[in-house]
Amino acid sequence: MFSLCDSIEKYLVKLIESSPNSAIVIQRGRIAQEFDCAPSQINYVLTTRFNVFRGFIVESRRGGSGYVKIIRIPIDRLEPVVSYLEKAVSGIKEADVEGIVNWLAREGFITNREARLMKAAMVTALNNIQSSVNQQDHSQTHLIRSSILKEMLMQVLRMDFLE
Amino acid sequence: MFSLCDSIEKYLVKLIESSPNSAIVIQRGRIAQEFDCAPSQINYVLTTRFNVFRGFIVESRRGGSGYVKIIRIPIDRLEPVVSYLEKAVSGIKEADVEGIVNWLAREGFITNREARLMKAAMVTALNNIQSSVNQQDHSQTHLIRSSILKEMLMQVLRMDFLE
DNA sequence: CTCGGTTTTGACCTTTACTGACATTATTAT
DNA sequence: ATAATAATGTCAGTAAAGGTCAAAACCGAG
Repeated sequence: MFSLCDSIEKYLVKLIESSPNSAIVIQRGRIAQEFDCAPSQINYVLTTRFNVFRGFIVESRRGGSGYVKIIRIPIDRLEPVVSYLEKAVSGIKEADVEGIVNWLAREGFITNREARLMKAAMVTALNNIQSSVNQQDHSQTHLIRSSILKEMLMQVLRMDFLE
Repeated sequence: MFSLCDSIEKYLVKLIESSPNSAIVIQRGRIAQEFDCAPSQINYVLTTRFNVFRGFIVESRRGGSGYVKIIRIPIDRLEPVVSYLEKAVSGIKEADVEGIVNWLAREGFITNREARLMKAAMVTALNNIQSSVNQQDHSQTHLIRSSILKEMLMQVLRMDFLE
């Protein structure tokens, strides 16, 4: 049958489809009320159904007059990046970073400036930390590097249509 | 969707933009009246939206014929910012990063795309790490964050010469 | 029936916005 | 001088969002 989850997903998809710019702004609380469920249920729907892998981006703000914004990304041209993200990103070594970033630049996903910025964050900056703080623990640096790479790639995904 | 805060910010920004010297003088009370809110609300807007990290300076005077002056800081070189970072290494908070980066974008030192990339590395990515690894030790995250910021800024500086 | 995955909920947390009482400072009239 | 008046500043408290996480409930395949 149809789960609550599915209904909420359908409802939101319909809203997005009938929106001119493929983006909607909702209030978590109000949707939860409409479907008579826990507010956190909405978060569940968002993380399982409206994530990047399914072609959506979610932005939000807390506090008074907070909101949740759902944006649909046209994913066609970005397939390679997405499929790369889907694979485990946790095993990225320093040497890999250069390769990936250069590839992005070659393919025209990012500019040369952007490529240099990305390398500054993932290579130079992390090397500084490495040598000044903990010579030993390379594994943590790997983790941080992967996280940065992943988030930057996601950002590249978004940028293609965000202006 | 739009908070009072946002409206006041927009209003003031518009005023500043249409001012020849990028500075305006207002009266707290009058603005509060116009927006029908508590005067202290204006102070809230000033501290959250018009602080140094966002590229503004606020001066004021109390008493009879008191005023509030908002000045947009012109930056023509990045060196001061970088050298500030050298000193304040571990004191850079997440919100500060966002402020600085937005400021740089506004001033045209970096593009909006570049700003988003930088924030992805310094905010989103590091937050992921923080929550998944060591909830306690924020100090190390601060260190990494400022190292990344510094290296990225230096990169921006260099790029002014290259290409 | 049982096991593994998916949904759903609820308790608790963090962030943001906003207000009001009270404090401080400057000007002006007496 | 002094008191009245007219500004802004501060801070703590409240309200109004959304976020997180673990545990319970559900559900389908074997």
